[in-house]
Amino acid sequence: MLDEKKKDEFKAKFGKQLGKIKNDKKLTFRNIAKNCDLDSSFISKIEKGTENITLETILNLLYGLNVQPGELFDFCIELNKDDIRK
Amino acid sequence: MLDEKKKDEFKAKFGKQLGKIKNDKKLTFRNIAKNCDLDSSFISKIEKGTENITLETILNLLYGLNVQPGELFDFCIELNKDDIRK
DNA sequence: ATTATTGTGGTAATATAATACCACGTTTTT
DNA sequence: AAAAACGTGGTATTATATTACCACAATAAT
Repeated sequence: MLDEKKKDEFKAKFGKQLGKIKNDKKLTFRNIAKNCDLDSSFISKIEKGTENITLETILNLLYGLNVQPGELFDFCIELNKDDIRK
Repeated sequence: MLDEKKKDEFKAKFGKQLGKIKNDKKLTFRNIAKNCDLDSSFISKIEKGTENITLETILNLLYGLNVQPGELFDFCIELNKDDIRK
């Protein structure tokens, strides 16, 4: 149901959104890192879309970026059109 | 900077949001599970807030719930008021 | 022209997430 | 009243996320 491609796409979109916020706020990786106890190179990899991070790390990012969850996840994915649900 | 309490709160809020969507759509755990290749007991634990899930599992949930990322993360956290940033 | 900062890839060790079960008491349906 | 479906806690194994580094080329600031 969920192939590697879709997973990779999701991580890539998440990373892209992270990068967008980072650039909008004129932050650097080391800058964010200082505010959320994460290694800057790790954040760089997240932005690249190569990491499958957890909720706790997401929370760290929210603090580092100073944004709400909805802001970091403000992007769309493809959902099954044939999947009927209310 | 991020203590266990804040992490637990975040997971709890996420679980609550999952539960809200599940109830709104009148879905069951086994129901969601069938649509996203996850074990129903695992989803139950996520709703309880005891699991630190990854982006890939989040994607599974999005498919299982048939919602967009922003919908699942439509809740607020406390951010540092003294943390000045643009 | 020098210095400082930035993004980035690599890595080894440790911690922990994911998976796939079972079992059971409690509703809900039939 | 019987059967089916539900939420839920437990668990052992396997896979992988996290952490904390280093190093370096490219860019920006002094």
